[in-house]
Formats: sequence, structure tokens, C-alpha cells
Amino acid sequence: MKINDLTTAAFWNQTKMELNISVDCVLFTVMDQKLKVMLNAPFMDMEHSLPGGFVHSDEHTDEAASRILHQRTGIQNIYLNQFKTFSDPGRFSFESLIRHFDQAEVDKLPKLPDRVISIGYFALVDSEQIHPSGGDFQEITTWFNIEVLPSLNFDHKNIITEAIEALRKELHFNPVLHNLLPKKFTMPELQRLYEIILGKKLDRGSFQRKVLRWDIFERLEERRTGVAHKQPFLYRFNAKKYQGALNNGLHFAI
Amino acid sequence: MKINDLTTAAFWNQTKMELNISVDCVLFTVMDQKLKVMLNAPFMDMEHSLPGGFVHSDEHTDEAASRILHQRTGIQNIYLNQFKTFSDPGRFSFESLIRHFDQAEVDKLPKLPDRVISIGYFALVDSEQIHPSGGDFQEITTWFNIEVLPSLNFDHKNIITEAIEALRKELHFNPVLHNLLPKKFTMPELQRLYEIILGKKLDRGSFQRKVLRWDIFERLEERRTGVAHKQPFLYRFNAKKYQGALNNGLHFAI
DNA sequence: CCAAAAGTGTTAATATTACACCCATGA
DNA sequence: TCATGGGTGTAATATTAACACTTTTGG
Repeated sequence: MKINDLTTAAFWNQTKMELNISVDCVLFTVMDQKLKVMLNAPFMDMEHSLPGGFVHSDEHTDEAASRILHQRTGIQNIYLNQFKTFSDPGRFSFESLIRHFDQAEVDKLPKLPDRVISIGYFALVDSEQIHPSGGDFQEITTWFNIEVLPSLNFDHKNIITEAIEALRKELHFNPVLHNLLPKKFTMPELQRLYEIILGKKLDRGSFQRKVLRWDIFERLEERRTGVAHKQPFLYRFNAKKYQGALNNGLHFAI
Repeated sequence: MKINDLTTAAFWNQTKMELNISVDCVLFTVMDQKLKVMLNAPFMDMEHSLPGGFVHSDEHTDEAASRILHQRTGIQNIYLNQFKTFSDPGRFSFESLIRHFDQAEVDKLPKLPDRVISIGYFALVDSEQIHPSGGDFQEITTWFNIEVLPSLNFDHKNIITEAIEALRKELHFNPVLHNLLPKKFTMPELQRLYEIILGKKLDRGSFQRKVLRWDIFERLEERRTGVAHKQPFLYRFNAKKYQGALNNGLHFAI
């Protein structure tokens, strides 16, 4: 059974859904030198929103987040970090959702809960390798600069703010930014990512030395060609070295 | 209305409870040179468990955690950190809870959900200033060394493991260990806390210099008296200095 | 050739580590 | 007095920050 019309009572009567437990996914990417977040375009009379949805009764919320991200954006196989659960009693209301349903459908709705808590997940993805397709709902997804977000549904603005904080904290424990880059990348490319996400300029020499001292990237003989100016060396993440560094309790602070 | 008997149908029929959303509180303290966690003694045929309970329909889970901690241990005014939500579909089952209810009560039970997710909170407290009273349930609470935990209900062992990890991570961003100490404390006392919680020995001289470089504690003229050996200086947390340090993006890594 | 980007060198200041040394105290 | 814990000194090493210098490239 594939139910993809939120405006029908059939959707809300799926018994396998926990109607008071949802997940919301904050997908980040870096594009045009900016940190961006993926939003679904408004539907009905709502605002933009994070890809999110309700958790099934027999489902881990990690799975729910993956499933819902796939349903609503077509994106698969992304590692999502659970970062916080949002539970303000007033954060969400079904009122605003069903306000514009057909009366016939409203009459068939199940008893809806007073409140919905939402478990927030975030991920950093390479927008080059991610191709939102709209998924089952055929929704339009757009990347928004985090500095200039549109109006958002419910408490989604707040969820994004907290996700950014969690992302920056996570950087201290997981040097994951190379995931946004091709397998082979240059130090200046990595530096630019750090600068964009941390929101500040870093010194080139100091950055290189610090990152290389982590000893988790290996320099290749190759250089990036076809670019203007001096050709930078290419580096590659080395999983074995990374394990070693982790065991030393390394902290990857920038 | 005060309902404190979990074995009655009346408890489970409170309409204001979200029966599929609970909170669990992991209270840590340091005692006898060990990191300890507070557990409620077994009731019915269950094992030890974390103080926890169901969230009310009009309640933020932060409030729920405070309320439940108070109900089950008598402890009030503790700042609880939300650290993770646990949602494995098999993590909790009502079966094992109601197995030994009177049949008359079982017949009156409402429809119970298939699964319960739990939002985990932790706090570090000074056991000298905290006096568990059993709360409404008059349960027995005991501090357990984290190295030698008894058998625990559901996934509470896992929740504790994750809470310890979260606590250690949190130390990098919040130098909160002085909260476990009297207003005035000595550096060796603080060092001992760090050693116990991080689980490793630290060098005395290096520890002092590093901590003092954070510039968030001020040395008093007084020394701790009445102790064996050389009398150590007393220090005091300085909230104003702390704010300044935070604004510098200080990281409090040890 | 030149501007710009990238790699590398340099230096001073600061931090880290692992001790050694001395001091003060109660037993 | 003496073992012990606590404060401080020290020296080798490592890290950091800021900047200068050199190399390389496409335009």
C-alpha cells in the first residue's frame, strides 16, 4: 500500500503510524561557498518545511528517518545523526494541517493526538552526489542558504538552528567534512569547507599543518590539474590511520 | 489526583499520559572515588531500573523528566541534559510489566501501545546535597558503581552506557565538575573528579596549569585546613569569567 | 609577464609533558 | 621525624598564530 496524499483520511488512518511521534531531517550541504539546508516546498497553505513524517509502530526512529527522507526526497543511503528531540507541547498542531481538508475527509479522520514530539536528525551530504527526486510525494525540494531561510512550518526554524550547533559540535569528534568532497581532494578545498561551516576564516599554513598532524589523510603523488595557479596536492582519507587516531583519543578541534 | 500504584488499571487509564513516550533519567554522582549511577530497586518481578516514566500530553519532556525524577526519588531542581532518544521497537514491552497484575486490573487496562520510545536525560549531582526520599512511589534508590551494575530492566544498561559517553563529551564543552563540589574546592579535589569520570590518571602540575588557564576559577586566600599534609588552596567558580571564556570559544578539553 | 593560489619557511609566543624539588602537615 | 600530598620550577618538546617567501599556473 502506498499512501502519499496527506490530505486524505486514509493517510491518517494507517494504524501502523504513531501519530504523536515524528522525525525531521536536516540535510546540509555546501554549495556556492554557503552552508545550505534542504527544504520541501510549501503545500496547501503551509510554509516550507523540513522533510519529516511519522514513525511506524514497529520501526526504529533511525529507520523512520531514512525511510521518510527517501519518501520525501528520493534520497537513499545517507547516514543520519540523531541530535535532539523536540517536545514543546505547542510546537506542532494538527489544526493548521487539516484546516483546508475537504469536510468529507475531516469527518473520517481518526482521533488525532494533542501534541507531536519530533526526533531531529541531521546529515552533511555532497549535493553533487545527491539528487532529490521528490520521492513518493513528488514534492519540490530546494537548498536554502542557512542565513536566508524562508518562513518555516511549526518549530522547524528552531530545529535547524539546533542542528547547525550539533553539526559544529560533531566536527570536534568526527572530521567528516571530506565526505562532502570527492575521494581525492585538496587541502584548500577542505579548508574552504571548514571555513564555511564554522563561519570564520582560517590561516592556510596553520590549517594544513594541523589537519595533517591528525594523520588521517594521505598525500598522493598526484596534483589537481586544470585549475588556475599552482596545482595543489591531492589527499585521500585513510580509514586505517583514522582508526589509529581515534584510539589515541584525538579530538580534531580546529 | 495522585496515582502512585503502577499495578492498578487506574494508573494506566490516566488520559493525560502518552503511553508510547517515556523519559529515563540517568543521575550520576561521584562517591568513594567511583562514578555511580542512581537506580530504583526492583519492584514486582522486575530488575533494577532507571527512574523514568511516561510523558503527559501537555508537557515538555524536559518538564516530564524533572517531574518524574521528583516523583520517583524526591529529588528536585536538578538540571537534566537531554542526550538521546531510544526507539528500538523491542526495547520495552508492556507484557513483562502487566504479567503479574491481578486479572481484574488487567481487564480494565486501556489499549497499550506496541512500543515505547524513551528520551534519555542525564545529570551529574553532588550526592551530599541530594537526598533521595523515594518520592510518591516510596521506592528505594541506590547508587551503583558503573563498573558493577546489577541486572537492569529493558535497555537501561544501554541507556547508561550512552549516558556515560554523553557525559564525557559534555565535559569538553562544559566544565561542570565543580558542581559536584562545595562552593569552595581545591584543585586536587577537582582533579580527582576528572580522573574518575574520564577514567584515567592526570598529571598534577599539568592539570592545575591547564585548568587555571581556562581562567574561570579564582584562587582564594584561604586554604583547606584540618586535612593531612600540606594545605591546598581553595578556589571558587567565577560566573563572569566563565562567560568571558565561553565567548572566546574555549573548549575545556583535558 | 603577472596576479593569484598553493606550498613551505620562519619566528615568537604559548602549551604540553614529565618530571624534580621543596613545603607543610598530621600521624 | 617522616611519609604523603600539594605547590611550584624546569627543560625538552610540540603547537599555534601570523606572516613572509617561493613556486606554479592560466590568462
